Amino acid sequence: MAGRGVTIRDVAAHAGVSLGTASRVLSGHPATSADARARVTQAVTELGYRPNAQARSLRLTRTHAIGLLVSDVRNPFFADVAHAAEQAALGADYVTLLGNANENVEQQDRYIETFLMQRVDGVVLAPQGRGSGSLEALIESRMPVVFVDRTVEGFDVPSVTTDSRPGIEEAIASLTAAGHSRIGYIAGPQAISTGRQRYDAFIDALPRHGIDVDPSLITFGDFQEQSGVRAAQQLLAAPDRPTAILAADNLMALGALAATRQRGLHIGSDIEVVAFDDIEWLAHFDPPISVIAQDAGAVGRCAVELLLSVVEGEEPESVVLPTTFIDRSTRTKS
Amino acid sequence: MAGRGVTIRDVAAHAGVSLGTASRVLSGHPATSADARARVTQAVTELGYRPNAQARSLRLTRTHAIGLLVSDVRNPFFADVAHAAEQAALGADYVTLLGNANENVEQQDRYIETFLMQRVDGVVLAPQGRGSGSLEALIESRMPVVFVDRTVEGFDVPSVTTDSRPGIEEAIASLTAAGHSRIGYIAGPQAISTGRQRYDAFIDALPRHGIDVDPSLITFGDFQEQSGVRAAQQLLAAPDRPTAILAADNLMALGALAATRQRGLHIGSDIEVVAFDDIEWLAHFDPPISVIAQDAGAVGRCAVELLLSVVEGEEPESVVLPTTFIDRSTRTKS
DNA sequence: CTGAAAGCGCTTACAG
DNA sequence: CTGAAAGCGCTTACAG
Repeated sequence: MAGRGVTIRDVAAHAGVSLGTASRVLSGHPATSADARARVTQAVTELGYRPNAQARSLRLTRTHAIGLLVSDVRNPFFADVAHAAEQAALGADYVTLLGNANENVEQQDRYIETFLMQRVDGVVLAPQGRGSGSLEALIESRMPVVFVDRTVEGFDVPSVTTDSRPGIEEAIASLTAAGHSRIGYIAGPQAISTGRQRYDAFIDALPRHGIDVDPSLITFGDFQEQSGVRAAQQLLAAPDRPTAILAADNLMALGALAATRQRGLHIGSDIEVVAFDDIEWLAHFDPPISVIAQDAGAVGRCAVELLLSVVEGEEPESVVLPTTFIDRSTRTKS
Repeated sequence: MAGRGVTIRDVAAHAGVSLGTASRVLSGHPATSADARARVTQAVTELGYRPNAQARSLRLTRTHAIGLLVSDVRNPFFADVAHAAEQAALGADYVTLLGNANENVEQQDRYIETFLMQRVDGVVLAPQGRGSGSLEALIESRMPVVFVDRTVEGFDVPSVTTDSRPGIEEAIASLTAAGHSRIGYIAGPQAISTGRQRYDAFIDALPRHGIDVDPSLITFGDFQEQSGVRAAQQLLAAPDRPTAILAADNLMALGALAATRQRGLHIGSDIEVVAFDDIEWLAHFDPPISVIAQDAGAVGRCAVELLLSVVEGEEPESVVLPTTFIDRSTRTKS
């Protein structure tokens, strides 16, 4: 039997009951007779009936769908977030609409409009910045929203973020303990909250370990790989080049690794590279790459939990998850 | 203004026209007066009206949504596919519902049911195997479906796959030319079409390059990392261990790399590892890892193109994209 | 416990 | 060119 095309009306007719009764047994309403339940249930299987979610949504003004707007699922961090969010949504019987903004404000705006028109029950969003008004429109529409990974100033929206400070602190502590005093930094865009926070954490950590901040050791990228390549090239070309480089996300770290190798330098012996995000691949480099880890899966799960609580009318507190430094350096520990 | 909650009825009232007229100007119907267009357009912006996609879908029995069911977006191959598919869908004004089956037939079935109830216009699916009837139900429902990456026997469904033979052939040619005669293989599950095809291609290629098939050099995994670790351990523990290992997907290759390092062996000098899928990270290993590459982005884009043509009532041919061997070995080429 | 009816927000023949 | 009306497939008070 078709499945599509068969409506609850067909089920009712087949079962010899009214439309309302069919609907009630389908929704598990208590006021149904055993007889009605049996006949409707049988009709459903015989006809291969599948309720039309669109019709139900229209009636209930509840779609049981969430929008998930990330930068780019090809970034392993967001892939983890997306996977966890999708699984959490599935567990709560929600479907997930996926949008990639590609670090691009126009695409972000486009998806916000789309999610609004789709009447999703809420959206989990890694904001690209303010956008051109769509973000405001989203908030003003009273659509439940949770920010993930990043926040945007001026928006009173619950968020799930990560506190980069402990991880960066530990990383600097570890590097200085190992004798590094010239530590290069590839910062993220300062228009993005994580870019700013990590930069600040880096700047703050240095003096605490007896290192003066040297502006020539700080470069700025855009969280994309190519900018990591360029930034690392610049750092490595300096006469007094750093002995360690810390990159503010995994893509720029990847770029830095490429630039390092391209220059004929070897990790571990010639230079140390510390990446952001515990991407599995980094653990299997030879030698393995130390990282500042955040639990991307927890971030995604938590964002959906928060979102669903907002959907239920609650006003959850924002969540800040920790970061930790995972030292994989092969140098003998002091 | 709210945006949600304002209906076309409000717009019509605000513009002083009938509901039908408002709808016509919104849909760009030619039979509208300039006056009506102006007033409705203004009402729309003044009220912040956004059409309700659910209501429109119900009316049009067309949702402008596609379902995308992959194994796991955390697998870089599927992340690429998902990103490309989503962008292609967006370009055609479709939204993408994301499902991760996690190489798990029950979750696949669950999502198939969900997509059916959501009345998506079509689904792009990397099948996990036959499933417990849901796949049949999907096809029988006459829902447009396109398989990606894998196919399932007995289903006459257009697909976008990759031909592993040329890539594997080139890899074996390259390895044998470099003097390797003991080449280990970590095969994928033989219940999955790609697992079978790659296995066959490997078996067929060896004799062509003067190598006898040695069953002790062939191990089977499940396309997941852990199975790659185990398989590689087994291969490497043999008294007469292989000098090169080829893994049938990127996750098992990752596992093999881990096992190799764990055993204290070094890529390039002690052993050669060839991975499937041109994961960016592999290019930045030191030394870089040779791969059999498939264009995952093209796979995703193409799948959506095919799907939309099916939605339009066409009967497109399946597409087979090529694979190529990317030799990154540091040995001096002969 | 059950049926008839209203209504969720749209689109589109049908008259005029 | 425009309005009134039917209907997409459901759910849920409202009577009975």
